Amino acid sequence: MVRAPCCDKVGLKKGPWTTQEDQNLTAYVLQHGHGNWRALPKQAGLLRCGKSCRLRWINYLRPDIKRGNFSREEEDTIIELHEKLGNKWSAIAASLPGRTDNEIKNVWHTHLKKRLTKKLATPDSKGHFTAAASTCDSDSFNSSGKMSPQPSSSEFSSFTDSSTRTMETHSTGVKNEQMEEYSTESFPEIDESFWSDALSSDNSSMASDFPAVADELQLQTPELAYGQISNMMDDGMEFWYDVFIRAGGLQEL
DNA sequence: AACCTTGGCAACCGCAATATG
DNA sequence: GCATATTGCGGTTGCCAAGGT
Repeated sequence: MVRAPCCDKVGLKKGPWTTQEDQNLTAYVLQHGHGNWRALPKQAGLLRCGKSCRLRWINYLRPDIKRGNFSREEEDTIIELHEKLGNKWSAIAASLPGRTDNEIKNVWHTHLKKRLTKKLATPDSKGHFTAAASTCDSDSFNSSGKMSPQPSSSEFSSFTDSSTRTMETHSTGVKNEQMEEYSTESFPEIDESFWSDALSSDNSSMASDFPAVADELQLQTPELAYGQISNMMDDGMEFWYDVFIRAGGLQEL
């Protein structure tokens, strides 16, 4: 079966998503759902192919996305499942709520396989090499065919926090210095039910805040207000949203 | 300071699976 | 049952920031 890739259409945009596009897509999906990804871009006023929209939503804009560093437990789960399942990233992601297959794949390639490679290079007290390392034998080579370099021991405990970079691309007005004044321990973690409650229930006080937020921001719909706020939903930004809601509105912006 | 290399991540591409008419 | 459309998945690429020389 042969058909042209959906993104071959002339005039369709590719590359990084802008804040405005994110808002449009978020607002549209929240309001109408995503019955048909193919038709969605046109209806949402986006110059993107449906595939691109779907990917953006699933990997970045979904409210239940859990951002930020992977915990040691999550890493161990990935390693364990990868041993059992191989490169079945979606299956692995199913066991890690809030994590996407793409994210897990990236973490595997950038961190975990190195960790296993190091394990392979480190014999146990009896001089044996660990079995876990066998799972990454073929993966020890990167796409250009070169052996991946051995990481330093500290490399595994500090994953890069992508929030800083992403945050700077969004005009939330929140300064990094301000971010550093808070730690996530100071605020309760926002779990999945928080978002599902906030976005799905008419009775939810969270959801009922969005019209007021939209009004304050002079946005047309509560969904656009959500879109605006969702830009703050990068890793480490969840608590800002919480602050925002607890403060009772937009005074903090 | 300028240039080069590396690492991390978002996004794209192509194929397979599934749904629909 | 077949053709086509759509969705899902995994591999790969390209950009950018950070670190090294």
